[in-house]
Amino acid sequence: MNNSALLNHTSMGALPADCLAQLAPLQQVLRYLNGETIHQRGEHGDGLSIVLSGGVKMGNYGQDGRYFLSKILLPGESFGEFVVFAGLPRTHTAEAFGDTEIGYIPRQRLTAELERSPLLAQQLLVSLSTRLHQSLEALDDLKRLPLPARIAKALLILSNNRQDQENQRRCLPISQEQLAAQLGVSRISISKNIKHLVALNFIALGYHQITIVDYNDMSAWLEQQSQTRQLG
Amino acid sequence: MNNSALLNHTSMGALPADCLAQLAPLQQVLRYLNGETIHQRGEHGDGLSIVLSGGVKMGNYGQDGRYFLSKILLPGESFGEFVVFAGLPRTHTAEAFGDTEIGYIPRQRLTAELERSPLLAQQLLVSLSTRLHQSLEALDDLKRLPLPARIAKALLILSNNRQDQENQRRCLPISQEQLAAQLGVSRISISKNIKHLVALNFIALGYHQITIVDYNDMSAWLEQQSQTRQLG
DNA sequence: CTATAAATGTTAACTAGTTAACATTTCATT
DNA sequence: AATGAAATGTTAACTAGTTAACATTTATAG
Repeated sequence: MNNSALLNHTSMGALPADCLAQLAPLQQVLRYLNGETIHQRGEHGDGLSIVLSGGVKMGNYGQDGRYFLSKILLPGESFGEFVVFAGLPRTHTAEAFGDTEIGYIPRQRLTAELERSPLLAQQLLVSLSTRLHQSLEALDDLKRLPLPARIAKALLILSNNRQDQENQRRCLPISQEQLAAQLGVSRISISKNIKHLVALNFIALGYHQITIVDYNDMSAWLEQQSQTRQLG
Repeated sequence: MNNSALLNHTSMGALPADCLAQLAPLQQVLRYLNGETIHQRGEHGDGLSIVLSGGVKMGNYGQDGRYFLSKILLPGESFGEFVVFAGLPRTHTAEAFGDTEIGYIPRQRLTAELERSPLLAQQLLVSLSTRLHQSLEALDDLKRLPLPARIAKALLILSNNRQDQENQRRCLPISQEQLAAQLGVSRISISKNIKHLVALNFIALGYHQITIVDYNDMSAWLEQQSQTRQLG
């Protein structure tokens, strides 16, 4: 458990404070120790979960045992929507990332509250559609962007989620190993491809640290890389 | 425009009939000719769109002009949720697949209706969470499943979306080229890897046609392939 | 200050995908 | 039956990733 860049972000897709307050009376609080399994891929559940404190590591293990990190959920973020609303099985195994408290709202209570509160429904729609957007983007990036661009994007997002956004230069306390896990590639690939970004003077490498030297330049470059061809 | 397997499915994630009926009075109908661009990736919009007739090809062009098909939306399916609810830009370029009618509901009208009708909100939540699930699964499959398994999954899904589900044997009128576009790989890779499935006696190949010889066996095999390792 | 752990750099051999090119098969039209 | 278009099979050269192995650098705990 380290205090990495992953910990300090305030995520898009999280539920707003008033929404959390509204849901608080409905939830039971479940506690997990660091590393404890919250649920496994493929299981069914019947409630909405909200991270109250700590974090939840969402990911899956391949047949060979290799781990693929999907996302680390932080306080204010929810999961299990499709389990509640569509009766679908868990897509990822969830493990506590640090000692963690989860607010668990059984389906019946949630749907009852939704009947009464259109605002709550709207906020859930915002959260869900934001996450659908992120997910579609990720899928698209995976197919269309070369690895250096995907690395750049990950770094920009990580830096956005931090407080020190005052200037161009931003320092991320993250190892290349962690970055590799996030992007689902090997550390060697990161090591090789991240040099492109260094050569372009966008970032500087350190020990367990990556510094974005020029945020705007890298953003502009990434924009260009992502550009779609115009249609006839 | 061909009457392929893609056309005959009834998609999970589509809005139910009563929901469509409820929305009908709110929408303006837009018409597009086959191949016409409906919107481009990156644009902003401010309404929810529903496919009324025809289809919508969602995909993007890479820098080299290569096309990546994401999904073909059929009547009853909606798009643009995250544009309406979260103000986010379009993730994919949309083109009419056959002559197509779209129901377009401006944001204000939609949110007003949502205030009044909790059921509508619920239905949208079901649709959105289903699609989030599909999207997360796709992302996961891409990383964790070998190509033969991904091909098998695509074929099983395509066959589920057809009417002739009476028996084990199911005939899909699809070319390997189309399959390749759907999975985002080359036709050569499909050709090579699909032989694994033939060797296992799950499918038989034809001209513009793939026959699932034993649905259950292939499902079971895929299940095994997808299996996650149990944690300590 | 030293020993150790964590992180990084780098090479080599391998794998799974890619494009390009061409032969063959199948179907539809005349 | 002949022709041409669409679909498929197959090879070869290439590319971008992989794992394994090992050297080096940096931080931290005694």
